[in-house]
Amino acid sequence: MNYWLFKSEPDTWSWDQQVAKGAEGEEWGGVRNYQARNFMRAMKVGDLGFFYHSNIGKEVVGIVEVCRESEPDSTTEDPRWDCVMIRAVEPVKVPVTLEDCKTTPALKDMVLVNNSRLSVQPVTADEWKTIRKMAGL
DNA sequence: GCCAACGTTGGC
DNA sequence: GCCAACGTTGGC
Repeated sequence: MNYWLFKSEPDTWSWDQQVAKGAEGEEWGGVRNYQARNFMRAMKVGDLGFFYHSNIGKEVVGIVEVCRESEPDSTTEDPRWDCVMIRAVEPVKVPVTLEDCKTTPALKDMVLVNNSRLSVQPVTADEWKTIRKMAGL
């Protein structure tokens, strides 16, 4: 089991929209970054991730689950790009902000803190536990 | 809205 | 294969 973090601008694709998709889930398409793509290729069905709102909020707002492994991204003809499908699992009780992550010593090595531009990131088991707790879950 | 950081592109 | 130019992202 691996853990991940999915970043989205709520103006483009928000947690509420993700929740509205229900168990069916939604293709995490449109990613045009090799590192992010490679992480998605490494994902397995059942892997869990945080859903993070960039720009507006700058906080973790929910938990998602990978429900289909990587396949060609339907938003492009370019065969280089693949993506997974994710579904909403549960919302957080307390949003965990970027500021919170920066000021929590256990999270100082998080990719989110050090490379905020990467849109799909790995999260360690320890970071996962820490953030879950901070989120009131 | 600005700008720093980063990734990608393309000319050589 | 290097590197300058450019575009995009995202925090502030």
